[in-house]
Amino acid sequence: MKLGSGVEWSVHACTLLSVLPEGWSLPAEAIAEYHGVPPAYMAKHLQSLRRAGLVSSTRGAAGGYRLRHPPASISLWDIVVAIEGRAPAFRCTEIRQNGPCGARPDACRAPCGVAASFYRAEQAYRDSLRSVSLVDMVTAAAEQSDAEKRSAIAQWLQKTAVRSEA
Amino acid sequence: MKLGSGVEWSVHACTLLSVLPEGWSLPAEAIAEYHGVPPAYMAKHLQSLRRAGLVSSTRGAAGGYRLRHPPASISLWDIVVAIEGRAPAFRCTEIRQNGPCGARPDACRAPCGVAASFYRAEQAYRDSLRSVSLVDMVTAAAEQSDAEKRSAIAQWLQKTAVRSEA
DNA sequence: GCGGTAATACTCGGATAAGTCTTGTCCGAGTCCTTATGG
DNA sequence: CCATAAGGACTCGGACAAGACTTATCCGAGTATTACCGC
Repeated sequence: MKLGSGVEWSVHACTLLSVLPEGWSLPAEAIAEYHGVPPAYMAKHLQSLRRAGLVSSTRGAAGGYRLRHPPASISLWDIVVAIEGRAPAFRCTEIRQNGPCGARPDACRAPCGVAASFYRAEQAYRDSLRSVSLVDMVTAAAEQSDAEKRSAIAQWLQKTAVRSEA
Repeated sequence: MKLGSGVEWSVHACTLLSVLPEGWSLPAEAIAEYHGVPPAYMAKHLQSLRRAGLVSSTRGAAGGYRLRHPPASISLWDIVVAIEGRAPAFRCTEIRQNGPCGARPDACRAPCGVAASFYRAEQAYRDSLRSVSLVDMVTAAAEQSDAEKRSAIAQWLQKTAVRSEA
């Protein structure tokens, strides 16, 4: 039961992109520098986000990344799926069919009780993450920061962000 | 987001031990053979269960494993903790303190919005698994099997189980 | 025949390798901006 | 002075290693059984 660090980085990155004005982008290196993480590895995860359709990118000078949809329509679960994939954490290997008392395959249409219980738990996990959007992340971050820090962020953005076409 | 195969094996193993009569034990090799899994690796996970206090073991001839508590008092979450540990799947590295606009450490007493959301989701996951006990696993398996298979299991147990002192 | 003892067989237990996935890095492909040049 | 085109600089994009963790295995520690020997 472990989540890769890319999930944490990606959520923070998307939160930062959420406060970016329309028509502006942020290069991968700038995003990495803002969070103090390795630029190349951050870029790798941004590509995963792009393949999943969460962010959009522009190449060349004055290129960068920006959100592809409104922050309110992107949930934390969307980001987890983009980075980690849709495969469930619990993988049933159907060991009930093994061994001397193994069940016949045709008797295993329905998932076994063990798998069903874990799938239910993961469903609760998914539902919880699906109910949280990037807007919630932005408001939570705003509530935990003072005016000084907010203006520092605004200044850094104005200095770093670049204009990019959609 | 991935769970080791040891969790699945351990839950099935504990379910099998749940139907074992009082005063009897099952050797690790027998448990592995019943589920068709590598014996040495199954034994490794059984040791984790023993260290967690879920099962009790007897060495030497006629030795083996047995549950240490009633099946109704052992939840799936107990088994997950025994195998995978208590560490949360989402590990916050406090990247909000990094970079040019990093927050000061004394302003980070409370977890950030990202971590808090993931912790809530994992709480839902835990609660779901905590509400399922080994008794539920036994009844679910019983409902999905016919009389023929149940008697086959009973026969195999009588042939394989051994008497062990507590 | 019976009790004691030593050998034995069987089991757990922790220490030890191989495989796979996450983590981390690099260089090439592509695009826009700049600048020089000619009309 | 303006249009154009070539060059350059900057960014994304996917291919390429290093490290960590899961998976898998083996042999030593420990205990009940069992056979043997003496009484």
